[in-house]
Amino acid sequence: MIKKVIDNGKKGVRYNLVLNDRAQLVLHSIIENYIQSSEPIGSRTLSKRIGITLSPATIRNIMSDLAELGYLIQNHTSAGRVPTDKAYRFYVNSLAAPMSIPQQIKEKIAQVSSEQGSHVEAILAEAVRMLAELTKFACVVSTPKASVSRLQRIELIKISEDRILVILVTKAGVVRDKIIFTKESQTQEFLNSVAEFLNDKFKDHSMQEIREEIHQSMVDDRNRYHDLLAHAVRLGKKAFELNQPGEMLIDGQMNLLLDSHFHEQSSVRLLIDAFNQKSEIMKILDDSMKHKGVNIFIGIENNLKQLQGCSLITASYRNNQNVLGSIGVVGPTSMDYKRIITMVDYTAKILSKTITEQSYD
Amino acid sequence: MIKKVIDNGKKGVRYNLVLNDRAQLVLHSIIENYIQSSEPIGSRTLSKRIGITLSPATIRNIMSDLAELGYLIQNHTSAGRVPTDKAYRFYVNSLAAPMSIPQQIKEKIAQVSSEQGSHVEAILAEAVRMLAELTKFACVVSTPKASVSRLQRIELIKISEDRILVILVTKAGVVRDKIIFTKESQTQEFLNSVAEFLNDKFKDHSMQEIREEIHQSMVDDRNRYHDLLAHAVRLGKKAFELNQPGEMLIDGQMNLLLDSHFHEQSSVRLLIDAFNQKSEIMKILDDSMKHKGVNIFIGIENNLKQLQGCSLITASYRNNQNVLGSIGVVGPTSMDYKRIITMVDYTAKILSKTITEQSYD
DNA sequence: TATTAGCACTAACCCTCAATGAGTGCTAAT
DNA sequence: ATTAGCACTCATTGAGGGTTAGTGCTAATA
Repeated sequence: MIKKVIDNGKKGVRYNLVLNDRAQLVLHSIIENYIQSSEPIGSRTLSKRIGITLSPATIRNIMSDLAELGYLIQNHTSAGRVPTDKAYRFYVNSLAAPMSIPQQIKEKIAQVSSEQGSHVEAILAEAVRMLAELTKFACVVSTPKASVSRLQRIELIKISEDRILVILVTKAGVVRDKIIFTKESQTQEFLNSVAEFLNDKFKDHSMQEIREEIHQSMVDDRNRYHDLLAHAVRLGKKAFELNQPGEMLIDGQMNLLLDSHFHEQSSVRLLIDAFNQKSEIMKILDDSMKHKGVNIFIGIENNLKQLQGCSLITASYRNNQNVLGSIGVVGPTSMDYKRIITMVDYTAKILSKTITEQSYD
Repeated sequence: MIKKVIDNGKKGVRYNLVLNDRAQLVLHSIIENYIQSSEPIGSRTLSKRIGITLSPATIRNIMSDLAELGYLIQNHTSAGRVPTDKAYRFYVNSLAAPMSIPQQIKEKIAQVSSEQGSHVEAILAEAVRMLAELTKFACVVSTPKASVSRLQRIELIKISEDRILVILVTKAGVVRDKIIFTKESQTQEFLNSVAEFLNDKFKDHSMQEIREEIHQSMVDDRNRYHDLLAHAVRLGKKAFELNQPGEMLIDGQMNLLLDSHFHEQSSVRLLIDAFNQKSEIMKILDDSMKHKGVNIFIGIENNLKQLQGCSLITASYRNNQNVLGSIGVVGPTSMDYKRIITMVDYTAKILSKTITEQSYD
């Protein structure tokens, strides 16, 4: 019995003690049942379903203890007990090996890499879409940030007297374009020379480096008197200036609205708003890029308020060189963690593989 | 009374006769009330609310006739009558002048064009997002098809021994990129010459024309012996080959799910699926590009089954040269047509203006 | 002849009430 | 330490009844 264990300690620390095996088993069963059915299980049913023989009354005692320890919560006196975020955390921590993936799912995920000659964003869009379809939850993926990536090539295209279209291709396979304005009109030929110059000088440098080098050149007075150089530096500054914020792709928001867990609550609106704002969720994805493997945020563990009713599972993807971004699933805290974790993990791996193959290195 | 009118005709044609003024007024009132409140109106209430003095009994008679003519339908014996698609069609047709737009809304829509140096897809994304926010329904917009647009510039970028990144910039301001494969490896310098050649030859030609000219060149034997030319033609063929299908941007699908009209019905899922498939809705948008002004599809008038519970309002946008695409709103058949039509119309106009200004001509 | 008043009828809606059932908590027996 | 037994709680369900907004029909009326 847990009580025994608890009562051994001093009052101040009693709640930190570890659950004994039997209590763990009961908690485990309760959680798995709830994940499956979304309905609280009663002591009687559980007593029948659980492996070892335990009378309902005993189970009630254990459940009562678990509730006291913060693993279960009761909405109404006469209602069954439901796992708390703490319980899910316990559950997730106790999951040792990731579940093996059904061949069928493997094949489906493998489709992401099937289409030849797609560029990164297309691959990501495919991946996030597929993950949403498989999990039936909302999925997000952050696209590679330009700044960490290295330059493959820059092109300058004159589109009117005062506008130039800049196209940046990074080694990671991301194509970004934007328009910059100039005071003086330049010929396309001249722009070609400038682009050639920038390509020679900066190919394989990271965007961050390039910005610094350009900044250096600008302070350097000598360049002023060299026409091409001066222009190149000036245009280059503008071209590389905007730290393109990195995008985020979302799919399957609908799934949340159709999900019974969210259907009734008004919190979905907030959640949707959070998705639409993007920036906050981007931050979380960025953060989770720093950690290896799968990240799991359960309920209140999420720093973002709107996400505190959900769980978020993320994993980062990479090419040979860098960690590029991360992909994640947002679902109810009562999601099937085993399944979702496995899927996110596997998808991220396939994504890394595909993108590495398609990288321009 | 309608009956009078009806009874004048032969049995076979009686239902085609026009409603008299009073019946039209009643129908109009019923529809406007229903659009506002989403609740059927009773004869008593209507009698009080309607301009002219008519007793509830008279109104009941008229309503009964309108029901017989297919303008109203009764779900239950004791329930009020609800307008049919036919009624909305009548209503929309009777709307003469578009409603004037509140200054506030005008300003909001004008924001679409505010950001300098965005390219077309960004502008469209902005527009569809804003329209969804204003209407609180789902909005779609089709991006310009590359094929009708004329070439501004093509770039070829070597990204590995056997892959070339093709970037096409059209006069309409659309940037498209794709990867093509080659058997023989080429230097970037050579690709530059090829690109320059293609730019010289094809700038300002439409994609359609270019494809035809390339096809012509390939049949023409002479080119075989000219190395650059031969390569240019071969690469050009691949580069211009894929008729990039034109994308569709969607926003505000959520609004439909949150809308009370759809909330209960399972038909939303089908609708969402239709949005996800895109292709069918693209067809409709493409079709509606052919017609000038605002297109209105009410309920069963939609060819697409999944849309038959909704109404679709579209309008095309263009630059100086061509009609480029169309933007639309999907909402319940009981939407506020006056408002939505005006907004779609106005947004399309602003879109045309903005895109024309930003075109590269 | 067109309109209206009056009345019967319907069905949704809302409220209450009682029965049911799944669940807990507690205490005493094993 | 475990279990059996019992009292208690509360959500859910379904039946009954009153209320209300609506229709349809018929006869009176202008």
